[in-house]
Parts: sequence; structure tokens; C-alpha cells
Amino acid sequence: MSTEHTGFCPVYRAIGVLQEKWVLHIVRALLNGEKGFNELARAVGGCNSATLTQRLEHLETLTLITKRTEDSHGKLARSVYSLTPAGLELQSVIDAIDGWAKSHLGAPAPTTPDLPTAPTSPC
Amino acid sequence: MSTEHTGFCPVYRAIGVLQEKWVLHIVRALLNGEKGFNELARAVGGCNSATLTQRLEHLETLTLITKRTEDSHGKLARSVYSLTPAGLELQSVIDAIDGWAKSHLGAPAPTTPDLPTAPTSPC
DNA sequence: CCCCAGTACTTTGAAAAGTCAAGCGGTGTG
DNA sequence: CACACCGCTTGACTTTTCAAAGTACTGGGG
Repeated sequence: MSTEHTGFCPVYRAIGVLQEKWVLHIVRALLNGEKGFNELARAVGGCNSATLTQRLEHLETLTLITKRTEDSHGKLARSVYSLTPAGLELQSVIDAIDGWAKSHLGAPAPTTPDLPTAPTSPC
Repeated sequence: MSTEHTGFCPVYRAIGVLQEKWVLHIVRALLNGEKGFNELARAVGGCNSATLTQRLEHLETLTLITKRTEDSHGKLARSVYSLTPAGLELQSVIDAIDGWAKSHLGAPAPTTPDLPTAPTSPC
């Protein structure tokens, strides 16, 4: 029903994916290097495992990320998630957001209007 | 929930806003020129009025968009929404998504394989 | 040897978010 | 005057996200 007459253009689709909760965070975290499940969860900052698993599966079917299972110790394996070439190219999108954020989000904080010259970026 | 303790950096905030449902669509629609409420709803492609009102309010408090009420005919007024300078600069983000989408989204169709060879690309 | 910490998830049930359909006050057109 | 349109609001309903706990397994310390 969503894909009815609603202009089937790639941009529309892309937005549909990127606006899913946590997706941009996941991509951003992964741009800093591949990560394991829990590691990624921490990097992303507060996404619960159920949602993360789901997002990761979705992104994998879209071939934006790859899951590699390291079976170094016989049975138990550490899963490592990393970006595919297509996923890596989202760097430009993250960069754009990054640039915009830095110039336009100093301190919108509707309740705490301050932060004049934020020196510390814990980012 | 959005404002976690998770490294308070502008990028994180920006992602938090941009991944809200419909926000990117709204911005994109508004980049093509200012629009009225229903007009915007149609341009965005299927967002219902309740959610749209809410998003619009949120974007207004962030000063990304402005609501101007044309009171040309005495009582009844047409509301016109348009982007602020800050909102306009999201053009770069939309452009990045646009560029990425065009090179990486042909027709993945993961779980919803429909839309038989779109005849017209209203994009 | 057993416990604690860590890996990667899955399973719950409830809360939050989003959607649908309808309606309200008002106008302008046939 | 009826009817379609405008900009919303309301209330019921569905989907998504959440926190917490549980499963299965390993590796290190006591």
C-alpha cells in the first residue's frame, strides 16, 4: 500500500531505509571499523538487542553490511559486522549530516539554551 | 529516550532528528518549494495528518521550518510551511542520499516484491 | 571445579509511536 | 444548498521499540 503510486524513485526508497530507527547510527558506527554484536550495540548507544538484530538482518538483505562469523575457537563464534562497498558509500551521507550538524546544532535544547563555544566534542 | 548519555555530539542529535519517520520526506518535499498542509501531505506520499502535524511542530521548534499563516480572507487562513536557512542546508544531506540512492538502489526488493516495472517515474 | 564475566542472540509482555477513519469549523464553486 | 476542499483534532487500533531475563557457550580466576 505504501508503494502504490507514491513515486517509485530510488531516493524515496533510500529515505525509507535510512529513516528506520538506529540505521544511521549503525552505519556511522560501522564506518569506524567493523564490530561485534555487543560492541556495536554499545557504539550505537542504547539500542536493544532485539531491534539491533532485526536492523542488522534488514541491512544485510540490502547488502549494505556483511556478517562474518569467526569460528576461531571450535564452536563458539564471534560475529563481526562490517560495511559492504555500497554501505561504505554512505560515508558521504554521514559526512553531510556531520557537516550540517556541526554548523546548525550547537544547542537547540529547548530547555537549556547555552553552550556558547563548545570546546569538547565527545564524538 | 533520545537524549541518552551516549556521547552528546551534534551528529548524534542530528541523526536522532533525521531518522524520525517522515522527516526526511518532509524536508525533501519542502526543498521543492513551500507548501500547505494537505499539499505537503500529498507530496510526502502517505503520511497521515496526525503524524504530520506532530513532525511539523517538532521541526518548527528546531527552527528547521517555519509556518506562515496567510490571512488573506479575513478568517480562514492557509498555512504555508517553508524551510528556514538551517533547513535549507539540509539540501546537502538530501543530495548525498540522492546520489547514493541512484548508484546503489536499482531494485533490491527484499521482502516486498511488488510494483511491476513502474511505467512512469514521477521522481 | 565452579563461578563470574563476556560472546551472540532469543523470548517475553508492556509501553510508545505511528496509522486510520472520521469529524469540525470555515470557504468557494456549481 | 450541497459538495469538495482547507487545516487540523480526536479516538480507536496496529505496529514498533523497549527493558529485562533467559539460552548456549567459552575463557580466566580462585
